[in-house]
Amino acid sequence: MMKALVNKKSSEQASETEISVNHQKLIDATIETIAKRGLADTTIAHVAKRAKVSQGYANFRFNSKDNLLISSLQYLSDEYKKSWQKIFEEKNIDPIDRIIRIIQNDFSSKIANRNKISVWIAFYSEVKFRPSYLAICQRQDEIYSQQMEKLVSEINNIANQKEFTPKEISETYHSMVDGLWQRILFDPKIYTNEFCKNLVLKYFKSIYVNEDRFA
Amino acid sequence: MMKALVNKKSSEQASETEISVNHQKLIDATIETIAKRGLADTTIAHVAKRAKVSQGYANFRFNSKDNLLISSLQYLSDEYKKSWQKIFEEKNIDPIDRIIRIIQNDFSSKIANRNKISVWIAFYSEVKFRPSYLAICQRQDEIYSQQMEKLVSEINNIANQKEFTPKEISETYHSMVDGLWQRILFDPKIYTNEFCKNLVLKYFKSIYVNEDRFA
DNA sequence: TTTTGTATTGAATAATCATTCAATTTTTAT
DNA sequence: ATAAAAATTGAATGATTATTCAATACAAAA
Repeated sequence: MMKALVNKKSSEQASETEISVNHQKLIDATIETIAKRGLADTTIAHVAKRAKVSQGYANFRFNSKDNLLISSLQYLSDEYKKSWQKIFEEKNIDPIDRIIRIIQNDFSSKIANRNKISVWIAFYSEVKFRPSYLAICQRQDEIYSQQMEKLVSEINNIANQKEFTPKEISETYHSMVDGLWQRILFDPKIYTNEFCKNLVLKYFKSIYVNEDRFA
Repeated sequence: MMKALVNKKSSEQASETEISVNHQKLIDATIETIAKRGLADTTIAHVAKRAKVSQGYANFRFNSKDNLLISSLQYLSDEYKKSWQKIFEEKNIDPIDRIIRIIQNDFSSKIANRNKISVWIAFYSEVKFRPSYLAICQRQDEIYSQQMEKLVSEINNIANQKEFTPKEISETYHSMVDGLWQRILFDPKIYTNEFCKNLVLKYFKSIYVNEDRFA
């Protein structure tokens, strides 16, 4: 009966396109469902309905619910990674401006909104019991931390800051971001993205006292 | 058949004691089960087995699984609260020493261990969908923040620190602790309790530059 | 058009689980 | 000791859900 099918590309290498359409529709629907109902209450049936495919298909397409969840986490992780990778790769930009852009990104509404955060935390909460979740989260973390430390050491050189090692600054920053994201989820009235961003900027200002771009 | 029953108190106001025994056994078992298997995989049957009562009883005793979970979160919350409340109530102690004790408490092995943290995060992850979880977490937070701000303002007076408001310091501290707890869960090899505690102490040292007790 | 292969459906299956409750054991009062 | 009350059991129930798969719709090839 009624099918809303996407027009096909020519042919030969059959598809990559409309395969991806359903693939992506399901991943999006999964993330949306987790955001709306929580991981505990996310069923294949809910996801399939939201993605407008049959329940059987959703399972068939990803082999298992577990695999669908892993793919969704991977997608979320990649999406976040792209956003900061872009900033780290920008050319001709002062390290302090770069780190400010990183901070802005971490508290942009695209990244730090209650839906995304709730999905992250849902996966975090299972990390201890699902090695595959842990692996995805750790891989992300590692690269981010590495680039962050490099950036901070550039700043340390310029600003002639000796008190803190780049690792320490990177670690505290990262922890603060995670903690603030959690707080955005709990109490978005108080913890607006602006509020959180400014808190972090002030933290940097306390480290680099002579630098007023953090103000 | 075999029962390991606890000797009773005399009588009249029937019990409060042995009622509490089963009550507490079930709450302990719930927390342990969540720590070992994750919230998603915590069933009444698992909890009952661990508490050495029948499955039917576990449900009967708390009326519902949901209620058992809420009671367990409340217990966890109270336990944590007691630990810091004690420090805030200590007499004849210098505010800086007091805050150091608070930090030590937040990274003591009794509080910041992987089991407890995983249970906290499990509940956090559902906060958006369960008003009762949120209420418990928020109440905790509010009192803690309030006392913390008061303590910080005492320190600010002594240390003559103007850059940061007590609220800002309290917020960043709290976020950092939450973030670091998360990291202890992810990678306990790197994020030892010592490591985390020292990171936070260093943060305070950067705020109160002239105070060397934070070193 | 007809045939063939692929994508998709949706109903059936089997497993898991919270909850119920009649039956049993244990405790308390007489 | 006996009866009444309370606590506790564990098997049955019904709801939910991931997964399977035979049937169908669709697209491409002949």
